[in-house]
Amino acid sequence: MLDIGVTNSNDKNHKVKGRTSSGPTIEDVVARVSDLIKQERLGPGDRLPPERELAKQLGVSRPSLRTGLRALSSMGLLKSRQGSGTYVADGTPTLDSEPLRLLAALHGFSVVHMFEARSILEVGAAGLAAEHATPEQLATLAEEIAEMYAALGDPQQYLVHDVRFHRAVAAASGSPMLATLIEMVSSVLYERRRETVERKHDFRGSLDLHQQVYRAIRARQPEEARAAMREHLLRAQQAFARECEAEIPAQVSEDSKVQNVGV
Amino acid sequence: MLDIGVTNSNDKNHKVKGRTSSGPTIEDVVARVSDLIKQERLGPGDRLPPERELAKQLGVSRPSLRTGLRALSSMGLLKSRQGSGTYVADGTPTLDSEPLRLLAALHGFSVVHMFEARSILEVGAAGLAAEHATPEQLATLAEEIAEMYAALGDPQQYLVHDVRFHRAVAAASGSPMLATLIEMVSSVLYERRRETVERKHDFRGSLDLHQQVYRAIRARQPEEARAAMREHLLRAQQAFARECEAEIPAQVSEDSKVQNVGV
DNA sequence: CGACAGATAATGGTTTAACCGATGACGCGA
DNA sequence: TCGCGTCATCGGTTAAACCATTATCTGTCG
Repeated sequence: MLDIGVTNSNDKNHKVKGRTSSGPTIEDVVARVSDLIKQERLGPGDRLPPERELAKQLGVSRPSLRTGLRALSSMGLLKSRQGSGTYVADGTPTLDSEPLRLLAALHGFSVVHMFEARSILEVGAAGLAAEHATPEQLATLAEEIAEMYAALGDPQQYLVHDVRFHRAVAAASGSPMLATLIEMVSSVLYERRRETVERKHDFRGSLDLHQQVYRAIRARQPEEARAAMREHLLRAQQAFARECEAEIPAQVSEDSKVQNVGV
Repeated sequence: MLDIGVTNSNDKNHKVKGRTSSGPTIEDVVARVSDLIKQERLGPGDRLPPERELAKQLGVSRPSLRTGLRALSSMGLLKSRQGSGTYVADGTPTLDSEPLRLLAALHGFSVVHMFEARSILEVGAAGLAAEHATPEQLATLAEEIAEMYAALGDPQQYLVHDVRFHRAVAAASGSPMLATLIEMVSSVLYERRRETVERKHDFRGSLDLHQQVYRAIRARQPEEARAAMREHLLRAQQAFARECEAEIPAQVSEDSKVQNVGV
């Protein structure tokens, strides 16, 4: 069992919020659990104390504690399993991309902007991958390429391995933070791509460029890897734009985008 | 007042949410409020109905509703003001960077990785800014440069305008999503920089490179802007690394911080 | 008639208490 | 020894109530 350092102030009953800064009680919970993570008293996969106990230790009510934990869960940092417990998220470092998705919807980020951001991130990742990729990571890249060949006739399946290839490039960059960001942006874009992918893509051309990216990474040629990735994403964006245009005539009123000025 | 489309199922008492997935009630709340945003029935600055009323409309209890709203707040998408109401976040599109900060702490992202990610993002932003910056944005950039000159003797103040300059470059890129990502990454890094900035920086050299970035953007020279930004961030990273190395020997007992969790 | 101040209502913030459903371990029996 | 059922544990949800802050209304005074 994990015992939080400070047993809280249950020495007395006085719930005196004096100024234990308990103004925002729930923010308090988030902050203190966060501290536990920052101090490495909690690591990926660790189990938190039961809610009732943790609530006592932190000196807050269970609903307040729950709200705080739920906030952390919605960030993708905790996972709760009823009847079992609450655990720190393990596995690949990932943030829930729903917030970014909502922010995009709220401010009307255009697909072009998302492709721009994705391109910048992934081109950078390709360059780093060419410098840092391990043999295992190279093997993973090769495998996904092979799977893509095998799935040339199955758009949905092809897209699956397409996504995995890009994810593998991100991982091969050796920069987990970069991989996290790419995952978030791609996830937002993916939702929109999935809808249009049924139509015929230029799969062969797409696959060729994937191959070029892979070869450049394997050959430790950062600039070539970046160029190939840039070219690939540029074409993907153009293909997406064509598909949308071909489809948009039905989707008129763009007036809804009035608010997209954002920034 | 905003009336949610589906007045819910209060026709009967049966709390049956049909398949509105009566399972995770709170996820339901998040999903349905998210939908309101996606459907543009809610825009930046809009006020949500009072909690008690919204809870009735959605057919959930107030605590559940609150937990859902709190989750959205912790993402940085809603803002609650006691006595007033709950509002959709307005202003510059921003996500709370605390989640990223925690993820970094949890998986031990190194500062090097963060600088890598930041460099990739900001170099890309500088390139886009050179292509898209508006006259107003150029003016903002020039102002921040001027403020930095004025603050050469005041490290804290200098850093403020340094940050603002980079933020302005991100805004000038014309890609709000890119700006959002940069803000998140920078925010995580900033926390660590603030601590070491007191020591003497090579402000003049830093300022010169900022100038180069600005001039390249104004001259519509994307490649030059990228190169200058890359060089600037590279030096900043090196300077940071030097400071850390020079300082680490002194950082002994961190154990004193264990107990001060009292917040 | 207008401006200020206090009262009042509305709203988010928090807690207590209770019940439900899922999970998993323990022990009993075959 | 293995399998199954029971039961304690744990998260999930709700209801009701109270507190603190804010906004608004109202009445009085200048």
